[in-house]
Order: sequence, then structure tokens, then C-alpha cells
Amino acid sequence: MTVESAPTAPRMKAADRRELILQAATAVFGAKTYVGTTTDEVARAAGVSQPYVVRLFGTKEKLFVEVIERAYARLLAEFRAALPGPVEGRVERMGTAYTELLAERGMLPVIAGSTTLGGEPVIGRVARRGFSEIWSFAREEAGLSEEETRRFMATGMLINAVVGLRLTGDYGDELSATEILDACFPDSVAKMRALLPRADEPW
Amino acid sequence: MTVESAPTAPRMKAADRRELILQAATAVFGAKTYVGTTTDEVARAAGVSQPYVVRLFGTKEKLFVEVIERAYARLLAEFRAALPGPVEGRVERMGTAYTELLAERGMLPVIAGSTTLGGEPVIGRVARRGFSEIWSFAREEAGLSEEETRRFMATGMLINAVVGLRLTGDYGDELSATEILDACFPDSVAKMRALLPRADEPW
DNA sequence: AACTGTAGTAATCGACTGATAACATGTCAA
DNA sequence: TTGACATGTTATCAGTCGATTACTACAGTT
Repeated sequence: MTVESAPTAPRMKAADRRELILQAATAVFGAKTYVGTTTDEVARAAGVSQPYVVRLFGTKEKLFVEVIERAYARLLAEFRAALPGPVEGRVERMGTAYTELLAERGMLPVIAGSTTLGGEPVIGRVARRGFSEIWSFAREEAGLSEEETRRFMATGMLINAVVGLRLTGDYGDELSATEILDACFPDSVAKMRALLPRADEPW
Repeated sequence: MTVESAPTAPRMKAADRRELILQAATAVFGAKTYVGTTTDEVARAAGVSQPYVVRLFGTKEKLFVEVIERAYARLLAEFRAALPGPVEGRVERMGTAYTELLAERGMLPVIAGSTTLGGEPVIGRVARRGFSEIWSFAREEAGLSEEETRRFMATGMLINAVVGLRLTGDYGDELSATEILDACFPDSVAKMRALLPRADEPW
């Protein structure tokens, strides 16, 4: 008399399920880009059926919009949490906060990928707003000058690129690879290497 | 006795046709991302049938690889051409060379998009190599220090983001939008605005 | 003029994907 | 208990997309 394994996902309040799916979706979208991921992959990652994902969020696009908004909101929260303390260390603390987001699957890739989607009518608006909010935060709440903000954002974009390129394995032949990583994460290369995905990993 | 309009594209040597398709593909891939564009769109943009594109390049992936390689090669050539002259103006001249690539459809978006595809087994390798080559060029040929190179590349990535986000229209309500554009293109905002695609344009 | 390789197309296929519809099961208030 | 809503599934469809096949027409050589 064997117990049948549950054919359906364990019951859960819709709000919780949404959050769980958003988390899974962030990871998958981050790993395979917006157009490149299917709603079915998101569903599997969340342990749920594909139609249910669609029903909870309406369309794939709406799901992705929520993923982006959630990512930027999370980023903003981390930056804000890094503010308290001596003023001269603010930028460094914010930088650390950013790299620590690496531990959260898909968070950084989603943000990075959003900067290439300005042409999408709906998603583009959301991405622009997210980016602008970060910029405004740096200027107004963190009190950075325009030039400081520019440098801060530029560094963030460089980190995005290095992570997105998976410029992190030991490409022994690639002379510049390690130097690039060094330059981007001057004091925490070891920690970064641990967090960063390998070139062949789906992440 | 009406003349039949040619049902087939005017005959051309394969090498020329390849170059023509590569150019069209750069524009389309740049506007709609790698996964987001169909071989049929590329074919239409090049005035040729879809199967012919596939036959000339083997697969969509191989086509895209050539597009990326061509873009980085072009970028490298422009940077190299900007070297001659007083040493103190090098970085500025290289920066100008970069922004002038904006005039070439898809060139910048393709490069920007490539930095998010490190996870793709084939394309990732190509993108990493392209990025590394630019870095090496800055270090060895342009003679920049590691820190100068970091700043230079970071600025480039920020420009990519601003362009990719289409952070360029007159978003009257978005306070930060114009400031961001100002910060990224301090001395040539007007020129940039003319070159940059609008948010709703397919480019 | 006939031959041969090159440039190009139309037709079509199999696989995939987002979305819809119809149905099943658990939960909870009255 | 029962009914009503919330949670979740299976089955399926219509549209897309990359790729293959088989065909046509042009151009240069001998």
C-alpha cells in the first residue's frame, strides 16, 4: 500500500506562492534573459504548473515587470541600509551592498539585462524608472555629487558586465581576465570568485 | 505588357551579400536582442529570403557570432584610429570614437548586449574575447594604467546602459533623466540626442 | 550552344511556447 | 454539512521559428 506522491504542489496562500514564483523567475530570467526563458521553465523552477504561473501574473511580460520592479526595489533597500555610518565610507559600503546582491540568484543579471530593454514599450518604462530611482537615491539620499554619482553608476555597470560575461573562471590563456576581475573587485576577489557563476554554469 | 518586378533579389557575389546581411543583422540584433530577433527579420532587413540567410551562415547562432566579432573588430579599429596625437587627449578621443559608433545601427547595442550573454556556451566565449581585447588594447596599445582602464571601461558600460535604456527622450516628469544624460555626455548632449534612438523607436 | 557551378526562392516541417479552457481538490465561514 | 471561493492541474490550441528540401535562374567557360 504505497503512498501516492502528491501530484499537485502543496497548497499555499496565493500571496506566498507569488513571492516564491517571483524568486524563481528572477533566477531563471537572470540566467537566460527575458525573451530566452519560457514560462514553463519558471514554473518548473517554482515547482508549479506552467498555466498557473500565467494565471497568477496574467502574461509573461507582466511577470517580468514585477521581477524587475522587485529587483530594483530590493537594490534600493540594500543601498539605503548601507547609508548609516561615517560619510566618507558611504560609497564603499554601497558598493559592497551591490556585490553582495550577487548571492541572490538572478538579482544582478536581471538588473543588468534591464538596461538593454529600453526599446520594449512596457518593460522599457519600468527599467528606466528603476535606473532613475537609483540615480536619484545616490544624489539626494546618499548626497553624492553629480560626478560622484556618475562614477558610482559607471562602476556598477562595469560590475554588471564582468559578471554577465562570466569573466571569472581561470582563463589561463586570457591574460587580461584576472586583471579585469582584480580591477573590478580590488579588495574582495576571492569572495567574488566564490559568488560568481562559472562560464558554463546556467546559474 | 507590364514588366514583372523581380521576384528574387538582384544577383550579388556571396561575399558582398554576406557583408550586407551582417550589416542588417547588426541593426536588428541590436534593436531586439539575440534571442528576440528572428532570422526572418534579418532576412527582410537585408532584402533576402529567410532560408538564404540560414544557408549563408549555417545557423542563427553562427550568424550572431559573426555579428559580435565584427562589432568588436570595428570598435577596436576605431579606438586604434583615435590613438595618434597628443597623449593627454587620448582617452577623450577614444571616448568620442565610441559615441560616434552610435551612428552605426546596432553596433553599440550588440556590444552592450554581448556583455549579458556570458552564460551562452558559444556566444559567451566570443563576447569575453571581444571585451578582453578591448581591455588589452587600452592597457598595452593606448598605454593606460590599470585604474585608467577601469575607469574608461566603466564609462563605456554606463554609456551602454544609458543608450540601451533609451534614457534620452524628454521625460519631463523624470527629473533625473536629463541630468543622467548630461553626466554621461558632458560636452555633446545635443549631438547625442540626435543620434540616440527614442524610447518608442525600434531603431 | 551546351555545361556547370553559383545565387537565390517557395514550400514545408517539427519543435516549441504562451495562453485558454475545463476540470479537480482543498479550506473555511455559516 | 454544505456551499462557495481559492488553489492548483491536465489537455490542448494557435501561432512562431529555425531549419531542410527541392526547385529555378543566372553567369561564365569551353
